[in-house]
Amino acid sequence: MVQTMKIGRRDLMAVYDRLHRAFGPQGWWPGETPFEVAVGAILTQNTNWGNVEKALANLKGAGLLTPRRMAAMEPRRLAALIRPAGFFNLKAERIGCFLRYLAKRHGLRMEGLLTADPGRLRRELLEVRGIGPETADSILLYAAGHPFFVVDGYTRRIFSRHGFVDHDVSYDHLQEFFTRRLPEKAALFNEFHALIVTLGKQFCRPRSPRCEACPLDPP
DNA sequence: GACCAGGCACATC
DNA sequence: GATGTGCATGGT
Repeated sequence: MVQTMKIGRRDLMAVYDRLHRAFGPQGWWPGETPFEVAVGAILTQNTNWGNVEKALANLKGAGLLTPRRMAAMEPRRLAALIRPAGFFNLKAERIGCFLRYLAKRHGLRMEGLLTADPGRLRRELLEVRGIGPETADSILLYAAGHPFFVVDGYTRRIFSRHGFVDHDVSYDHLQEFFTRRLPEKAALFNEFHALIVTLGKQFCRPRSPRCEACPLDPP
């Protein structure tokens, strides 16, 4: 049994409204194509987005940010290009796994992935080595536009510190916490998650016992 | 120099 | 099932 405070739909929408008023529309994901979103989702695993941008710029600058060209690359070359994103050997391997899935299941075309059945696509993505629930849901929501709420470290930290959920709540339970209380709209899930990340970066540091001057606290 | 960042897989108990 | 560890760069 997951311990969650009694917070209803209106309360959670009120949280969203406060964040939206505080930070404005976020316009995520910061990527130009669905493929860039998918690659970025892997590159940003436990990594500062600024470093991911450097890696993506390397790929773009070399004209290599396409499924075919990346699938044809030597893993060593790919790793060198994404080096600024950290964990570069690991991530080169994970991108390779995703590309092999894309080739096998969708003919190496993102159009195929984007038109696949959402539930089945999620199950398949989770079978890809190196794609966990957050990465899968990021691809589903931000590349394909399907209403899957993306849960990340900030989400868990912020909502547990405010007493809405346990600090060690599982990914699936925390995702359910949101999906049970929100209208199933991709645009809302998109903006809410982005706002949570923005809030976390600015107000919810790991070491501080609670958020300082948090926009979610009463004024 | 320590801390942190939009995770995930795997080993061990 | 819970807990610990490796993976790595770059900004603050």
